[in-house]
Amino acid sequence: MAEQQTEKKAEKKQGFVEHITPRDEDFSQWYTDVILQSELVDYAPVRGCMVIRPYGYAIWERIQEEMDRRFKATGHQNVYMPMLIPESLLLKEAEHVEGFAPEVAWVTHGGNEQLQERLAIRPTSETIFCAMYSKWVSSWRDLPMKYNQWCSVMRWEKSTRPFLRTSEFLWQEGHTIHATAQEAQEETMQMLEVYRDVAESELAMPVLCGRKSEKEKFAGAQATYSMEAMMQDGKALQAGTSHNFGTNFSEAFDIQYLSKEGKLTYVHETSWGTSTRLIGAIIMTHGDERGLKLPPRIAPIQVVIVPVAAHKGGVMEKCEELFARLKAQGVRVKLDDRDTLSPGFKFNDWELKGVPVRLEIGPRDIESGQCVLFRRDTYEKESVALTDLEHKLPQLLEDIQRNMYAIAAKFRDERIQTVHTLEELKAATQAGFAKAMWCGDRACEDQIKADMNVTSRNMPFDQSPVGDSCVCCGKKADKVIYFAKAY
RNA sequence: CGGGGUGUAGCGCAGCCUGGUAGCGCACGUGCUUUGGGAGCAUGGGGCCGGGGGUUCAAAUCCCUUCACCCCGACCA
Repeated sequence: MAEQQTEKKAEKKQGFVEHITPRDEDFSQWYTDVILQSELVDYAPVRGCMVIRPYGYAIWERIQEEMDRRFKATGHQNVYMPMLIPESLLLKEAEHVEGFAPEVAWVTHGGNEQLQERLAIRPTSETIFCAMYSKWVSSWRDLPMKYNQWCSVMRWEKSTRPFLRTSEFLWQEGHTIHATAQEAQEETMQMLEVYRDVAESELAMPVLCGRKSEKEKFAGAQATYSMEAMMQDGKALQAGTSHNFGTNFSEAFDIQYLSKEGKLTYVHETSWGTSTRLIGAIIMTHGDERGLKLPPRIAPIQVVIVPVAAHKGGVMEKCEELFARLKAQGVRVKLDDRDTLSPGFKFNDWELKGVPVRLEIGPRDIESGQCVLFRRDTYEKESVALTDLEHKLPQLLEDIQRNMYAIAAKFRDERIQTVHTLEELKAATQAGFAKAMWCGDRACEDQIKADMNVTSRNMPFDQSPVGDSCVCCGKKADKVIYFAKAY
């Protein structure tokens, strides 16, 4: 049996150059193989940058649709800010500058002339939003202002991985200002909840939401909240963040309004962001030996129709008919009518690209009024009467979506261990997350980072204690916190 | 920023040690036969050997230099 498999593998390699490194052998190489071969991205002729190819971009567009719909539903509007930020503006909030300075790219020349003042290519747009808000706000009647922008930002990273960390990346950044601290806090929580909802119900990716430690919070924030997902190698990926700035920025940028009582008052500000990193998260949450595995709700193609013996009478006609029927029903469907490829090749190709359902149909099926449905998540095949398709397919897609979430949740839950000592913490974070008590002292986080390259992820909202002493120093502790190796 | 590796056809590589003017597989074009898990045969097109400099009668090959990218570690969506 083992011998047969080896032979088969060798055959495959010979017959078809491309192959994927086994996921459990080398996760990192597997990831690179999958994203390149499934044509999501390619390396660009610019250091640290990636080209997002049509199939990858289509996934991003699906994420955008789901996010944007929810932003609008919660009363936000989209805007666009310039990509260049004057140096003087960037320098206004001290902590913020300190955090971002090492990775800012600068424009120093316009044509042949040196600029009077350097311009930063935005690493994030807090400062420019603040500059505009200070212009636009004068009365309590102007508040809140809840804006979002879809754009790219640039951070001069030293080492990069497509989707996970690139010099330029696409994201969305929401920036809002409010009259009261309470409103700002509600906004911060609401947007984290939007992110959680997209991650869990659309991406089928379970996340842990909570508050970041002082050490890990955003540069310039009063409080940062995040959602953290577990990848299949047990490492954590920060999949989205939501920040409450309090009045840190409004004081630095002088964003004030006249209150009902006629008093000059600083606004309370929030910001929140998610990026194309989410695509990396989908790949590393669901992918398997055959490549990508996309949840139906986010898949650009939900069903691919593969004709068998396409040259034979009636086959293509039937395929086109089914294509039209499914499309009319609102299914994202593709008909693979490429004429030089065998069905077997197409099967592998679409599995690599993670399409949730494959519909096979050939002369034999047509004769019996059936087709074969193959589901990407379980590899199961099922014969379905053509008259039942409209009824069966939506159910099947829903079922796949649910199953993918359940599998990811089970995987994650089995790899979260409650720990009480540093030894246990170290062992737990070899394969997953550690849930521990923490005294709140920065020194403990630093020590854990130094000793085992593990960082605190966040403090969950459910703070039911799992002990009473700090996992590191042993002193009295009242904070529940997750630790993990992180991307 | 440290350590390692790679640049030769669209992709994956061989050739380099021992210099003699470039080859294999896949992909691509055409024709015929095929089509229920990566099709077969025939035929055809495609390469300033990453850039610059040097040694030599002669450089993909030897020497110097430069650039780019990838992987692993320290900093970050």
